[in-house]
Amino acid sequence: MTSRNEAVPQTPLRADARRNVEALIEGARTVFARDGVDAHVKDIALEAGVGVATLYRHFPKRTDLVLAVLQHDVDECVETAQELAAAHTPMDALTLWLDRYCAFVLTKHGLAAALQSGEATFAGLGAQLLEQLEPTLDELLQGARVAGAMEGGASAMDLLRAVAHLCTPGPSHIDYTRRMITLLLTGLRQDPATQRG
Amino acid sequence: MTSRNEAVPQTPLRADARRNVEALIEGARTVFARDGVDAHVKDIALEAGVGVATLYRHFPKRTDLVLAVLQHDVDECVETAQELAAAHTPMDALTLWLDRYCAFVLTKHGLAAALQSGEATFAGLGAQLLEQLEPTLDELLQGARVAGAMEGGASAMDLLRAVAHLCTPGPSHIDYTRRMITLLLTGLRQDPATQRG
DNA sequence: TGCCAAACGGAATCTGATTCCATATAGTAG
DNA sequence: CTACTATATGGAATCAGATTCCGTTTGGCA
Repeated sequence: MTSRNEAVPQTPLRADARRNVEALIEGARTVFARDGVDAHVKDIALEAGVGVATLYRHFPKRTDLVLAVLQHDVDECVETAQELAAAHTPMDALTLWLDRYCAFVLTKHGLAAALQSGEATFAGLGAQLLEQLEPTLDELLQGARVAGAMEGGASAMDLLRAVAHLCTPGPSHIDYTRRMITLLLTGLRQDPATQRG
Repeated sequence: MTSRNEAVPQTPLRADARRNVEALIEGARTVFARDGVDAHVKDIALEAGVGVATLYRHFPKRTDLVLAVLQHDVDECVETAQELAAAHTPMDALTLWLDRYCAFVLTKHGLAAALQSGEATFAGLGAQLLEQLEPTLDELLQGARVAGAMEGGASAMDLLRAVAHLCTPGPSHIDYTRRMITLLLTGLRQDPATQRG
């Protein structure tokens, strides 16, 4: 929940304002889930029980709201990894976490897709979110490598991106996604560099 | 270029209308490339040298235009496969074609992303395009299997989707994409089903 | 050459995002 | 406890862009 890049405002937010920000993020999550990323700003304000001006005060662009929702969930994802790492063998933790991460992306696939299409605004932002997850996965990978469970040449960032994109087809293709991730993990156990062509 | 699902109109298009449709697709391709998928309808009409009403007559929804452009390129992609299959060994043809396909998706990644986010309108349409590519890739895969070059359990559709999604990060990550595809191909040479966990 | 359905261009309309402003409130000083 | 003011708010006004309407033009045919 505590975001890595939470800009601390010059003058701290007033109590009511802080409450409204919370309500807006929560409301946005609800409405996005119900109506998709293209949900109307008005509906989000309504759901949060505030006026549109309030929404715009805290999130100057529609897209800032999308981002805030994602950020919120990314934070949760990081926490999950720490819990798993503490409770399982390295390879299990890795596999389990990728499942979680996969579920996360599936849920948010609409939002994730928006990150890709809206040229300027979002360029690099998806990347920024991934960067926050990277150390998390990297730790899991290191664990698995130390345990001798894999040797593949792909980095944590590579994998994050791969899984993120593998997951975008939508919730109805979990089987497909699983198969592809299995394929990737299988490939990871080899040294891919020399086998192409 | 000749699309698989080109609805034949009851009364054939008048000559000028046919010309305008061409101009619109071409213009849309240009403007999308320049301004992104969210380009203004007006600009597209301008580029094509027609009024907006003309655009709407032929493409009732903005998105129909996006689709038309994609369709156009998918057709080209299919042709390429046939040429490659005729000129190379099965595994080479497969690898080369995946490179082409990859380039195709990279170029169109904005359009492709739009397919994912705009919930209702596009749902299943990305899939429809992929279905047109499927027999193409399937033939290449069969060729490679017959030649004994692979045995993996992923289907043509699986691969198409995987590559499509691997390519979405954007043009600046060709290295990443290559590595991931290599990883997939490596995994494909194994029997993935039993190796997970 | 004349007819008229098909097609056209651009103005009008409609929808939804963003901004403005008069009013209300949290937080603080007296 | 009350007054004060910067911060925050709600809803109306504005703006941008997509879609529709309608009077005019044109291709194809008798």
